[in-house]
Amino acid sequence: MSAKHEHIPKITIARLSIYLQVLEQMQREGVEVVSSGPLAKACRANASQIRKDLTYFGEFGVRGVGYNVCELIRAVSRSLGIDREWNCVLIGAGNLGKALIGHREFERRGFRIIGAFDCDPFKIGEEFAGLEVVCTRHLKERIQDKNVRIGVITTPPEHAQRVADYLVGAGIKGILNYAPMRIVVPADVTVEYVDIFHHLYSLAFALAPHKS
Amino acid sequence: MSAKHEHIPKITIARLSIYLQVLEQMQREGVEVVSSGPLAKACRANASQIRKDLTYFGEFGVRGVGYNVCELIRAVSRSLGIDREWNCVLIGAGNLGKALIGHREFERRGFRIIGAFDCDPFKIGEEFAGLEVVCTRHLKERIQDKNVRIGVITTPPEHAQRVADYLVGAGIKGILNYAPMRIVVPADVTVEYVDIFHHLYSLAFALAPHKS
DNA sequence: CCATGTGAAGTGATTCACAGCC
DNA sequence: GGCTGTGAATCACTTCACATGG
Repeated sequence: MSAKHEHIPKITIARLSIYLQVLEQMQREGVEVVSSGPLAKACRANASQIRKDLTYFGEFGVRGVGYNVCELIRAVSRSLGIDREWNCVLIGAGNLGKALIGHREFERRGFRIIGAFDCDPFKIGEEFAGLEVVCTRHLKERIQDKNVRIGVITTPPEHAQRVADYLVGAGIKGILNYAPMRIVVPADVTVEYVDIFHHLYSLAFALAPHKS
Repeated sequence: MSAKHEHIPKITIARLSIYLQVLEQMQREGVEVVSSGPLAKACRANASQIRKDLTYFGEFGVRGVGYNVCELIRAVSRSLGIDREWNCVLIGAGNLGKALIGHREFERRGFRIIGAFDCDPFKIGEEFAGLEVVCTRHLKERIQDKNVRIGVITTPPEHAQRVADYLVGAGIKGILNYAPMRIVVPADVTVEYVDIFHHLYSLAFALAPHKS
């Protein structure tokens, strides 16, 4: 079904996340059908852009009518690959790690954190949201045969590379890196960097007086 | 000093955040001077791109030598507008809000959360990291004369618009919206949306088998 | 001599405009 | 009639290539 193989721009994926957010909001409000115009207005985007983004993955609309909200949510979810469960492990049980483990919304979205690891002896054995923190050394054995595809790094930057090596060694193919540190991984492993300050920086830039 | 007024692309701002992260890492490692080539490699970017991004804001390098790491960090920080303190308020003292209030790193970066608000009577009066949760109704009076420029929304989506209206009414010009909901604000107010799932979606997309 | 800063060339995304279809 | 899906035209960003200057 999805993805004609003509290279989909990263920014299209970013926008799909926005469309999904807005569509879910519309669904909650009881909207059944929406056309690209009003959807674009709600997303503060351009209608043709939405139509083009969607046609990367298929034809989901009805000419003269628009898109069925529920169907489009399902189609976009399938296009993004979030119409299934993804098992994850998290390494680094600090403040951020604990907050993520406790954030049940991830589970609701199909991202199940099934293991928490840390190398700090004071944290090993602690329990958060029903998950015991295990020594990072045991990562590989603990996730064997569990179909874990995603690793989340929430360690300090100086441990990020070592942790990434552990994850790669354990067969992980996708890494979500919250550590403020670029990491090196083999070409078949995807890394997404989360910079929790980026949006604050953008705001500061927008608000700062540059009129020197 | 900063910003020749020739429209700076949003994506340049995003990249500056990355450069800053990598430069700070280099600084921790004791690197004193770096040229655009090695910096680009560390950022997984293109050297001319870095040079062009930087020249939007000034000339920070020395021909034949490169960039002084400390000076460049200062220059980029000034360019982004994060070489100063930004007072913030946070509305929505749920899990996410509490995690942000407790995250002392924000303070270290100059983003000081000086007020926490919620409209849930069960949360009002609670205290996190030395900050008492106050009823949202008192937002305006509480932040008057405090030079608060940024508001952070961490409420459920259904309250986001109302909270945004409160913030705008209180004179806030920048909003960081963690709620999965688009909001409408006057043209002179900047909104940055944080979708905590976006990077997970990107990973899922990268890992999902589209070869149907 | 080496790396920056920068116009020019190239590439890729966005928007337009309309044919196709319900 | 109205809205989607899509080639064509436009616009914006990226990369190249080199003149400039320490």
